[in-house]
Amino acid sequence: MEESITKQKVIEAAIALFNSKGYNGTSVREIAYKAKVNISLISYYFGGKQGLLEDLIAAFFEGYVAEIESSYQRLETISAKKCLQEIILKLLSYQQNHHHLARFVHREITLDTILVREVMTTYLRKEKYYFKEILVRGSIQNEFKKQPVDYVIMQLKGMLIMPYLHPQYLNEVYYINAYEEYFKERYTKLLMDWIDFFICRTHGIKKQDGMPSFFPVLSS
Amino acid sequence: MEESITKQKVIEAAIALFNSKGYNGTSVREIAYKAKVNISLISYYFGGKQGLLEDLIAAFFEGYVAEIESSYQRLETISAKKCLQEIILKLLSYQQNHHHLARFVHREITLDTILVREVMTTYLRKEKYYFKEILVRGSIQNEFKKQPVDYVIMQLKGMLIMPYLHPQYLNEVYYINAYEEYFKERYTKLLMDWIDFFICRTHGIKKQDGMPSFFPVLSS
Amino acid sequence: MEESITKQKVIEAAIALFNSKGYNGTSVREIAYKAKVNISLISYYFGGKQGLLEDLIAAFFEGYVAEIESSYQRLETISAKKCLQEIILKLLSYQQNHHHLARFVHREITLDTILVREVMTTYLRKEKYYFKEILVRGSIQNEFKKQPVDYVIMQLKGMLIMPYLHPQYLNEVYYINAYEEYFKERYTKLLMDWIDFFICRTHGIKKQDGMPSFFPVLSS
Amino acid sequence: MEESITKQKVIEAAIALFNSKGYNGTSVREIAYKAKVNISLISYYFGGKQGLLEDLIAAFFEGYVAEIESSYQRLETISAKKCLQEIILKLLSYQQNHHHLARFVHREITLDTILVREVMTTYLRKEKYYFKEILVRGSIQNEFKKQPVDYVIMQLKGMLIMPYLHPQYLNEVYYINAYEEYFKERYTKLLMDWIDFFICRTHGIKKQDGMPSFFPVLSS
DNA sequence: AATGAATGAGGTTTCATTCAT
DNA sequence: GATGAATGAAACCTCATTCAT
Repeated sequence: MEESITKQKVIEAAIALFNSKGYNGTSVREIAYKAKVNISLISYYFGGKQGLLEDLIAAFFEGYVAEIESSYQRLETISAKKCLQEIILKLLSYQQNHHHLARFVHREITLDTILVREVMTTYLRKEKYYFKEILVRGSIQNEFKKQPVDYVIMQLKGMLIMPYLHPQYLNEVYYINAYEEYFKERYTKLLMDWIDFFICRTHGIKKQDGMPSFFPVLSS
Repeated sequence: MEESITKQKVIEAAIALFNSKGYNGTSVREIAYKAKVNISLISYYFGGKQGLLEDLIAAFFEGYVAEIESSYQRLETISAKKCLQEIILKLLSYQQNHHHLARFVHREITLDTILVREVMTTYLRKEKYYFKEILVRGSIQNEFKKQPVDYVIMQLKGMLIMPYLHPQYLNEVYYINAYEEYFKERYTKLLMDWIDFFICRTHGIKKQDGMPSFFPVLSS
Repeated sequence: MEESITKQKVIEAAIALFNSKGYNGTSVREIAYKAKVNISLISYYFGGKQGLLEDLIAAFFEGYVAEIESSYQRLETISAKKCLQEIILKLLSYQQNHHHLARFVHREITLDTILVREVMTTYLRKEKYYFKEILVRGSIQNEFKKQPVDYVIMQLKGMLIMPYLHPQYLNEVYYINAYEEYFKERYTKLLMDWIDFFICRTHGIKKQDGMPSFFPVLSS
Repeated sequence: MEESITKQKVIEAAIALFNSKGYNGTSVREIAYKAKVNISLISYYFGGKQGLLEDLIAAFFEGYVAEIESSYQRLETISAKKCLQEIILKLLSYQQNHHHLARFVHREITLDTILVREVMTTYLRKEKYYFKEILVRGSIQNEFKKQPVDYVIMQLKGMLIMPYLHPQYLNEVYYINAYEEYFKERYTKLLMDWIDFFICRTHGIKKQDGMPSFFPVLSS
């Protein structure tokens, strides 16, 4: 995807504009203008606006799933909990590093499109599969509580997406910048605690460990 | 908003189309065609496509906030927990009853628009205010754990929005129909348990109550 | 086809331009400019440039076949020769009256297109059928010589089309204006003689009738 | 014209595409793609698309007129009829051998273009001149009937062009393949008979020669 | 209140050509 | 001689809106 400089300029401009105005709200003219590039090149390089969209979405999910897989492969050698923690960390970082792309992709995934359906079956079913395998493994090994796996994954997914789909909401209403390192740390902790409390069997111990590990004081 | 039949037909067609194709992906021609109404009337009644959008979003949030307020007013007479539970129930029902509108609005709220900013300051800040008051009240009255209120609300918001913004994801990947009564019941329970576990101080008791109230068995 | 004035203006402009520059050599902008009409109307009325093309071609052949059929229906009451003569007269007049349209249609029919194939099967097969019926009838009734019908029709078709497809050639090389009444008369005679000499059995008589009826003198 | 291989490949691809889609319906991109050649080369070799067109048309008519001239030069030594027969044979063969080019050229000649006008005055006037000389010579020598020469040539031209301009019509409606050797033979015979019947004074004899030379039986 | 013809701006894409390599 | 990235013009079409009726 990082072939020519011009192509890269188009991609960056497109991500920025799609991020803030949406795919349908952005014209190729704007993209070309922002990228300081001839309009024709968008069709020339990507086979049209739709092709550009598909490239971006595919690129996002390729990287996204790759993060999961890189940890999943170690499931044999590490504990299920450790594996899950690692994946969550990686996915938060991945989205943090591609937050413009992430917001736009998560939003676009919300439409009823052929493309969206393909993404569902190509990437998101795969993601669910990996999560499920890890949870079941943890369950068998008595690491995790026995719970309806699908609902747990669904909840986790919601938490993973939320800050990168609604950054403006966070910013405008909670004065939280979802792209700051500080936020990521704190949010990561939230999810780690979620694992301890909701997923693991041994969370009770941790809790009696004096203080709950997160949100110890009333803030803001 | 329920003035003439024609106007109502336009509104319904617009919601359906905005829901599946997004605001920018829908043309007034399509709306008029679906509503079996003359195109000009959209400009005539709503002052253009943008006006129609604003009407719909405003209507959604008026109703949304009204649900919150109707329970919030009873905060003096009922416990904070009860109040919170009520609001969650009402908001889930409200979105269930207006799920087409809900999905579209939640998606649109994701863009960087003047309109979105106005919605943030007009409705969502208000929503946050009510939630905060309830949580603080519960905290003072020792019903609730001491926690960073904003993060709690943020998490709650994510859970409230999720199924109504991503119904197709749920359907395609988890084979869950977010609009079925059965789902709502189960999801409500999840949130009720979330209150017990995460918000309330007394959740421990409940847990020792033999069985955890939700997710008792490993399902597919 | 003669609905609104505006539509009619577009049709006339299109015929004139398609006639001289060909379909692909004409832009909708030119048509709109020539018709003094907003460009959008071409899509609005005809569903695009292709739709306009189809309308024109269909209109031409509807009228064309109608001329044939109006005479063919009288085949029971008149002789085959008379019927054939009538049809030729009508078709020459029809093309004369729509010569701009005719040239363009005959040229376009020359391309390898789905549309062209449809025209072949819809109209031209029908035309051939009528001609064949007439020729066979004349043959049975001993009016016409026994000849391979298809080749005869093919030859007739060539003669019918020629002057309306190549008017500029006639004009530039032979200084003949194919659209003048004088030309039509003379050309009609040529075809009438062709019937007498090639089609009918009794042509011999006519020829010995002193002078050959056509081409009596050496002209330039 | 047969300089480099690349150039030749372009020419062949162009002829094939112009033949089926017309000049204006074909893009240089398609030509280059079909010829498996870099797009730029079309401008490089032919000075643009228009230059390619002119090359092709000129090449066709150079060869076309050359065929006529090669026989015309023998007019002193052979009879007018023989000369005419020879030319017709050669022209049918020439078009048969270049039928893709022929169809496209005959079609393009139908437009109102500067190029077309030049072709008219450069080649087609010359063609007419030769035909006329032959016919007049035959007339003076009492071989041919006295007839309006121009109309005779016009008719002959129509017959020469017809099968190579409308092959698809012949194919689709008459199930005749204009490019088969069988068709050419039969069509040649038709034209030879046309010479006997229409042009020559002695045709009567031939006819009483027992059988009419062509189309002796009623076929399908 | 409702219609539908008409508009002008702007959408995406394709075109033939050029230019540096 | 050959390449392919890049260009600007122009292609067709769709858009939301207006206006006379």
